[in-house]
Parts: sequence; structure tokens; C-alpha cells
Amino acid sequence: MLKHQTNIFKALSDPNRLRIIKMLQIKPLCVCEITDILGLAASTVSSHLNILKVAGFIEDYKDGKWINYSLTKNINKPEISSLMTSMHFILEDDDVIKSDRIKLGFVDRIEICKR
Amino acid sequence: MLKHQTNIFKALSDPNRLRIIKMLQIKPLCVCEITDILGLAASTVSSHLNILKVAGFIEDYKDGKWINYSLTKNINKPEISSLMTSMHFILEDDDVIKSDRIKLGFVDRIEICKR
DNA sequence: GCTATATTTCGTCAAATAACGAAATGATAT
DNA sequence: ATATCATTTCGTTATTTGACGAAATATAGC
Repeated sequence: MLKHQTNIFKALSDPNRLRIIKMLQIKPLCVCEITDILGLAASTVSSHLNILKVAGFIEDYKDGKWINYSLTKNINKPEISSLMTSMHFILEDDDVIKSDRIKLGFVDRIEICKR
Repeated sequence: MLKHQTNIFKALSDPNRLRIIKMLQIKPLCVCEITDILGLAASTVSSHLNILKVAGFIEDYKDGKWINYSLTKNINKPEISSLMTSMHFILEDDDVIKSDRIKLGFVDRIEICKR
């Protein structure tokens, strides 16, 4: 149990994973869109998403040929729910986060995946 | 800024540091008492305490020949304060945490430091 | 001023983490 | 059925982290 709770905080202790959560607060995104904004390899992003998913912060669902990730809708664990609330008050005026969110308005998954 | 927020979560992402915070929720403790309960080298505990201190979760003050650590009294950062609130709802019924807190009732800093 | 002792700093080592590219997987849509 | 392509898995590498003991530092109390 201690180990599990540690993993919840570990999931939040990487800058790229915080960026992912702050983006998903705006809207659900597929892996390729997140990859495009973060500028990391797809395999790296996939790994980050899995860590956040196992911790309980995000969930995925299929949408055509894409897999969308979104913040977990019905959180059953009080710790996660409490931390998710905190996350709304964190990094709101960080330059990287703001820039990510602006890019979010222009990402086009069909364009990205053509490259 | 992103880096700094990451460090806040990093500070919480180690089981021994979570144990320290959960013990300090009960009462302030000196390094030797924490060392005794965690069963780690004093230098290791000192390092953990420094990480929590830099992140803003704990503070220290002198008490005779001991240095006591306690949870930060007047938190000025909203993220820290929000997370500290969450910490009260986390790990309350974990066996390790409960056991640590029981030991807390019996630690005697004068006895410990004689060894 | 010394001595005892509580704590921190430093150097080292093993384990964990984050990154990548290549290859495997899986599912859509022709 | 197959081609396409989004995503994941795997193996490797560089970096970070947590642990230790020894040595340094600081200070309380004689």
C-alpha cells in the first residue's frame, strides 16, 4: 500500500507527465498529438501515459484508428481525486504549460500522422 | 517553474519521505528519532529531510542539542498547502504508517543517542 | 578550551528512471 | 485478405536516485 501511494506521487514527479495532465485538463488527446506537442519519441510518450494510467490519473478509449487519453472520469480513489483537484491549482501560469495549451488549439491528428 | 513543481512531487515520491511526513503529522521529531524508527543511516535520513525542507513541506528549529523537524507552520505556497491537506487523507490506514506512529509513543531521544 | 555527541557533507555504489530507435502488435478501412 | 499506420513492447544507454560509512561540522555542557 505504501508502495502504491508512492507510485501515485512518482507518476506526478516527471515534468513531461505534468505537461500531459495539464493538457488533458483542456481536452482528450491521442498519443500522436501529445507526442507532437512534447517533442518526444512515441515510445517514450506511450510509457509516460501508461504510468499515469496505472496510477489512476488517466484512462483511454478508442476513437477510429486513434486511442484517446483523457483524465479519469469517475475516480473511485479519494487520494487520486484529491490530487486531481490540487492539479487544477498547480502550474496554471507556467510558460511551458501555457504554450502547450496554445498549441493544443492547432494540433491536427490527421496532419501529424501523415509525417 | 515546471522544474520546481516537479521537485515538489519528487519530494513525495519516496516511501521513506512519506513515512517522515506521516510521523511529523503527529508531532515534531529530531533526526535521531526519525532515524531510529525508519532504520536507515543518519546521513540518509538527513538527505531525505533536506529534500522535504527544500520542497517546503517541513522546517527545522533547534532544541538543546537536537534539531527538531516539523511540518511547515505557515505555508505561503498554495500548491504545498493543497498537497499537505491531501496528505491528511493519504495512508491513514497503512500498516507501516500505523506501526511507525505507535513506535512514536515510545521513542526516547536520550536513550537512542546513547547507543 | 575540551569532550561528547547530534547532524550534515562527501564519495561511492547499486538500482531505478527516462530517453531512443527498431521491431512487434493491433485494428481500420480499403 | 491485406495494406496502412497508430500505438506498444523491447533492448540499450545515460542520468538520477537512494543507500551507506567515514569524515567534517557544530554545539552543549563541563
